[in-house]
Amino acid sequence: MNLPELPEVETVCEVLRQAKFSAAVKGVWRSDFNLRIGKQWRREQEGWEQIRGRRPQMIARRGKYILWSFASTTGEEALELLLHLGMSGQIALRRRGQDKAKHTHLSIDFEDERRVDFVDPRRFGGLKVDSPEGHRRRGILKTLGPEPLSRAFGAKYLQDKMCKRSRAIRDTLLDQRIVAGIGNIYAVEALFAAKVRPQRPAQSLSAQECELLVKAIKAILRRAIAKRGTTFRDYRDPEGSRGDNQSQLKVYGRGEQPCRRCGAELKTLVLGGRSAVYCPVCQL
DNA sequence: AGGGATCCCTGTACGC
DNA sequence: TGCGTACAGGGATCCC
Repeated sequence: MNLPELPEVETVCEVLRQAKFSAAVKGVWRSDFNLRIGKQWRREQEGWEQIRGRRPQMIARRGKYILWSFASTTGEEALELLLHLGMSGQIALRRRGQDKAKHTHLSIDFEDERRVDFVDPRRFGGLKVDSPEGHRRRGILKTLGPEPLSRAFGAKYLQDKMCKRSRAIRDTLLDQRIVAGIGNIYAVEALFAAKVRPQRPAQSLSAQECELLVKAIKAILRRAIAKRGTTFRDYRDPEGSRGDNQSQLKVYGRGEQPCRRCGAELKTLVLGGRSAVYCPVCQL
């Protein structure tokens, strides 16, 4: 279990940026395994050869997706590598010739002897190459909701989205069409901070609760980014370093333990097949 | 359009 | 020790 959410993906991007890749791509290797299946990813099998000879440029994040652009040296349109870490995906910085870890699915060799590997045991991750325009116009990215740290994600927006929904608030926070980048860890942590129970129907939240929840989400994500992500079990950044945010977790993974705010026993419940932990006293 | 179920996949934990 | 099994969980897709 790796559980990369927005702060972890942002940290991965930041480490890749700091690594300052600029040498051209010498070669690309792709495993024979399918990663994420679906219409949106169908063209994934193609395009890897087109990366060869190109120079790596900007690295961006959108929700839990990583976007890495590769410029042509002969004037063609830029190509963009779209990458999702899924449940168990990791990026690893290596040197050319270094052994590939088990479950490596993509390996990019650069002219400066460095190599970037994508490793994903469970294969819930996804890889695709397309033009930047293609990624934004055709599927995947265009269905994503606003970035939770952007101004577009405010109390009014959340309230507007929640007021017609009967689903549990925790599940709506996991819906990437509503807001992009939140997973189970930060959803339950934000709900604890906002004092809202995860099973509450989304439409039952008051305007004040929506405001508290938005503020909690932003604060929790910002802190987690500053701490370079949460290493609950396996998460590592591309250099193999752990995150430091796990000490900040108040409820995730703490079911049946005492609430850090009031001492009551935290409860675990299962919503839509995914566990949610909350404090029956602090959260209404 | 919203919501629920289903499927994808392997490492880990646990019972016997 | 080794084997079988339940479980975890993001997101695409399908169906109502």
